[in-house]
Amino acid sequence: MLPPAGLSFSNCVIMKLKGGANGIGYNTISNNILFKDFDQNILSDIASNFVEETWPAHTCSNCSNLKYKFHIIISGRLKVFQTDKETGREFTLFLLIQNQFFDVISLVDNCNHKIYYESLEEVKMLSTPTITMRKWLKMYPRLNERLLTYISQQLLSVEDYAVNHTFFDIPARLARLILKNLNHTSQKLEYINDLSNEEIANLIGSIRAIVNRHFQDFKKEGILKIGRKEVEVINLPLLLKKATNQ
Amino acid sequence: MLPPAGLSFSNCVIMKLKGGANGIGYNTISNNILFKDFDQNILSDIASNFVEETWPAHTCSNCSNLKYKFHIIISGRLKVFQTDKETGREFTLFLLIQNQFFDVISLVDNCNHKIYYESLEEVKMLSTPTITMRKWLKMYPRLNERLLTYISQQLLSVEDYAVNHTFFDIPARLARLILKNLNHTSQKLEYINDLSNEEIANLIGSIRAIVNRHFQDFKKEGILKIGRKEVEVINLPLLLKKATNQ
DNA sequence: GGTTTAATGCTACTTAAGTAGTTTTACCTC
DNA sequence: GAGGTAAAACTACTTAAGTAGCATTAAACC
Repeated sequence: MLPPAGLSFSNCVIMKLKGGANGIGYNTISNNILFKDFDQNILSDIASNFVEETWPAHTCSNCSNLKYKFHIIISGRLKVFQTDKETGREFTLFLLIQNQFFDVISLVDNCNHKIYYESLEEVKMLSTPTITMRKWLKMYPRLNERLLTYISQQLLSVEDYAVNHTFFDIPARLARLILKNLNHTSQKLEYINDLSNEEIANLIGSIRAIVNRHFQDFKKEGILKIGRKEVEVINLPLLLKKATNQ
Repeated sequence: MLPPAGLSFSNCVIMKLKGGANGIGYNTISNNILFKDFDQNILSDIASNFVEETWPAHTCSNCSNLKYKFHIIISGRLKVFQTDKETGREFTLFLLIQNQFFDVISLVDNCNHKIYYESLEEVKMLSTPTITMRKWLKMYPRLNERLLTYISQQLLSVEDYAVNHTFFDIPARLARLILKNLNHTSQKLEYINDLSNEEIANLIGSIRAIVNRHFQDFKKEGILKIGRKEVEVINLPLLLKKATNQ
């Protein structure tokens, strides 16, 4: 949801980090895939250049507010999405969670990434200026290597979106989304279990009404048990069949 | 087109490069964005580790044949695509040309990229083992930086596909493809001007019959002049309007 | 120049996504 | 427990993508 419907970016709280090797900043940095196994004093220096930000639930922002900063998520889910101004439809590209970061593209010179952000609940994150991050990329070359790994996974993920939207109908895309987020022990969804039909639709590039229609079909066919904001898989083989257009 | 329809990979010719600072290998390497401004003796050493490959027109291959090699295109167009086994439909992700390279993803550890390749005409390229390329990435850290730039552009391009396929109908996607490849001086298409309706369809995630239907519409509306494997824009403002679903 | 092949053009039909609404249900708050 | 709200469920309708098949045209090749 874009402003004015959502809360505006100005509601965010930005705080200086407390120093020392046990603060939340140092812990987040030292556990992050980017900075893992850096020397302790380098980590302290890096951590001291980050500040902590808190976005209340449903805070919206976009690239023009954020392109001069680099962020690492501490907690909460951040929706990264595109919108179609004509129809107001949204398409969710990523749901970022703990230890993930954004925006990698804007770290790269001459790459302009037009994109929107919304916190699904309260989101805490660390941020540092893009120029600082770029300086570190020069100082510590292995950072490039790790960014490369991260961005490669993003590329594969987006490629998967493009392919799914080209080859598969909505029931198949819905089935694939469920399978991708299924905890095979509990038979329930992870990360996306509490999302509304609307947000599910955004994840597969459709709309609420259509997602609901197919949820009802899946229910009638005995594939899913559906509660309010809760999905459970009853018949996995049938769901797998749906995932490939029968 | 996948084998057996196309020619198989085994028809390719692989040749050792002639040494010296003026061979096609050295020239290609030294002009490539990856190795630009490397020392001349390093460039010679790097070039000596590449071999030249020639793929006849319509040679097909896939990731399992190629994942242990890294390639740089010298000439010709290489289609990079996904297929749906059920329907036989194709979706073209990239048309690689001179100085572009593949596959960046498979350079990254633990990333498996399932993808197909087909040469649209005779394609000449340089290739070197993936492990050699990985060794250079360790030796020359700036290579990571340049790969990061390249892969970021690929990410933006694929993101654009996903968004287009979600928000826009076929006429709009067709219009956007034309606009993206339009030479504004000649009013004609570049790179894709000689493609069949079938290949155009693969580029926008549709099928031949539908592309042709909308080409006919565009013709009737005075937007395009269409010859056999040739497209010319007559009414640019109307085409721009089409590109956003009117 | 005649034959083969591939690309394009066209028609009728089917199917599913999307649109626009209303109704029902569950949840939250007072 | 009543009232308000937001999500989910349902219905009828419209539109466009895709399917299937055939006709026509242009290019390629003996």
